[in-house]
Amino acid sequence: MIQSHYMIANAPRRQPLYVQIKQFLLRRIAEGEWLEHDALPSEWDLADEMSVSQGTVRKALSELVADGLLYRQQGKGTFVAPVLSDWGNALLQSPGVFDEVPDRLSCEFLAISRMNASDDMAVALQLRRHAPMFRVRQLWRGQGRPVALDEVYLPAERFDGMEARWFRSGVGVYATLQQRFGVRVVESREQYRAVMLPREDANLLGLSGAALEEPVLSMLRLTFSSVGERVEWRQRYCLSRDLALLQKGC
Amino acid sequence: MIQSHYMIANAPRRQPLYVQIKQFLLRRIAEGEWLEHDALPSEWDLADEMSVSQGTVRKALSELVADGLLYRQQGKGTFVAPVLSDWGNALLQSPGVFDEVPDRLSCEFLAISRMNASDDMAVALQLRRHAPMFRVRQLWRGQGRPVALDEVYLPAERFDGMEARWFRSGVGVYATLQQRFGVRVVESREQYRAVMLPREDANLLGLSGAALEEPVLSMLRLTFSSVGERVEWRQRYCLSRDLALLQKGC
DNA sequence: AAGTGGTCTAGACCACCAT
DNA sequence: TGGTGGTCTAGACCACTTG
Repeated sequence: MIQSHYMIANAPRRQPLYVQIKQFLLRRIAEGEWLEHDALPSEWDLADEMSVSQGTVRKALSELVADGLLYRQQGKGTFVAPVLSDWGNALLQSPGVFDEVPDRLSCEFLAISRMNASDDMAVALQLRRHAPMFRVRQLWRGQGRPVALDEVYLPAERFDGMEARWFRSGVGVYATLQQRFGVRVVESREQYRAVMLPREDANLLGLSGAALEEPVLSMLRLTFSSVGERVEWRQRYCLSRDLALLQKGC
Repeated sequence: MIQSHYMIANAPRRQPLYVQIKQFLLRRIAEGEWLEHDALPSEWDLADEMSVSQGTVRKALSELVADGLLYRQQGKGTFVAPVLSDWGNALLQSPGVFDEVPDRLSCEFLAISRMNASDDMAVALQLRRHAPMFRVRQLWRGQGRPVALDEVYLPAERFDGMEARWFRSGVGVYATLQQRFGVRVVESREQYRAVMLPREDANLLGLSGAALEEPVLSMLRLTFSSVGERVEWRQRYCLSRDLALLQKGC
């Protein structure tokens, strides 16, 4: 099933076996062969199936675990991880308190529309200038009060057939991309700034009067899929009067 | 040299061999046995020295590489990585442009003073209330213009004997901790907010007049050493009119 | 050619989980 | 008791770097 690195003479450029296995499993996961929390075959079964040793399968699985696509439970098996939430590993906490468990956030879908990519957007997503995009807007609430506003931009041609009703359930954009297009989000780059909000956005976040003078945290996110495709450009505004956005770094 | 997991019967709780090796190497690195960019002994030499197999050494080394303490070059060897800069993996870019190579920042030492830990600080650093602290202030410049201001808080008892002149060279706090105390910084948690600057800090960042009304990005960082000790609480203010702070996430 | 990291195998045993 | 992940070994060979 899998081509060995060592049986091929003078091959121009071969990936290591475990990388081939990783990509093979990635494809099977993306195609929905196993759903969230489903168990994969055991390391030994996969090894037999692909005619490689258990150690090689294990190395491939370990990388997928590190990428957040799988998780393991000793004595039980290896399972497909649930999709990343729209907040990834970030969460909202009280400023200065690092071990606080945050409130659950609810997601309210606002609208979807079509527009053209800005220049920065097109460059970052590796699209042509003014490429057609979907714009999804959603509002996040903690304990009922607005805490963040998202403007999510997705390449319209890549995600052709997108429908507003897919977002009404409030599960978030990443869950929808997984369900409808088999795209798994795994990585992102984020830029942070402090800005004053444009009037119309401020209204959506429930700001008025003196609160309009309040600065908000601006997050700009470029998102990659499990196969390295650039899939999303997201502008998020977070109210940061009472909340701070936590990121774990290294 | 290293105790095997498997030769000990009824041991209450043994770490895997590779974890013991990792900690053993960690200690030798911290003690300065090898300096930055020095080569470690080869995997086979380390394996012989510790009477384990090459694969086991390799696993330990791989984790240290993942932690950022070592780096490898195929065909050459395994080397001690340079200490983390005070910016870690973060960097400043133009807003909306993700593949820009940033300017080098210069670090200007401002002052060191003694004070007592705030409540939040003491909790986060696992110190007693009002524990004595050092406060180091430094200013970062890009192309000569101020871009960020740091207030670094370090436990005074842990870092007894700290001297102002250690910081004058502008190499940063993490390089100084490594050089003077053998402490290697490896991990952090960061909270981001948007705030208006207090007047005095604003002056240090070169803000005046209308610019005082400008919001700045506030980063609050809790830092861990390579042995899991909590070593630093840092408040950083970044001007974010022309620059955004980039973080790679997952 | 010699030395180093990088990959792979076959086989062994341990620790945990379900039954 | 049997299946699963987790660790470890000894030996082999590949790919890259240096002399």
